[in-house]
Amino acid sequence: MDSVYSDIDSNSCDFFTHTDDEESRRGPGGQQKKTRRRGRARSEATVQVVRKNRRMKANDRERNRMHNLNDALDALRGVLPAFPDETKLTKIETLRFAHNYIWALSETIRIADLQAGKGGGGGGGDAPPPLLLSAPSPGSSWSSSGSSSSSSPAYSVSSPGSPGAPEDYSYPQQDALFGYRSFVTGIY
DNA sequence: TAGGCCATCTGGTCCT
DNA sequence: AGGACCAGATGGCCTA
Repeated sequence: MDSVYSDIDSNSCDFFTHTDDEESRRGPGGQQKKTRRRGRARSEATVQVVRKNRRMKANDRERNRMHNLNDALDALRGVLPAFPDETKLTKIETLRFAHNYIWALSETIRIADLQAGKGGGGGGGDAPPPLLLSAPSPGSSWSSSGSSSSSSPAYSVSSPGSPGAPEDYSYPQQDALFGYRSFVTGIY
């Protein structure tokens, strides 16, 4: 545990001010003495510099990697329905919302297929499929235990075949929010 | 002020 | 060997 701090003290604190001093100190050409080069004999300072450079490069890559991840998350936010309050979804909210949203869309398709097969151009066949944006119903239990890797979300939803309330098919009214974000993302 | 969210650093592990 | 990925730690910022 303490290794982190000892390393930070000795290394990372001067990460931002590090200017390869040790390397430049050697002067251009690095021709000091005619020391015989014994294979892989590196001075302590050189080892430190190499280690620092490697760390800095790794930090840079890690930063870029996280930026890419955030860009992808932003792109995902872009294709998800906007929230009424226009506040940016957090990372976990975005992922859960996307999960619910995909599930709701697939349910919509499934129901539409069901109705198309059943009606066959009959009376109610022209009704558009319901917009199931509110996948997890407020009363449903959302399990955040991560056991949602099954084919459907872990929470129990009101049966798509017999929707409980008409508001299940539309955006909830803002004043009716007990928390629209939590409602949609499943975070309570 | 506590708690949530986030960015960053860091060391370890796995992969190419 | 070097890069990608991951998880833990830490500090900053913001909000209730």
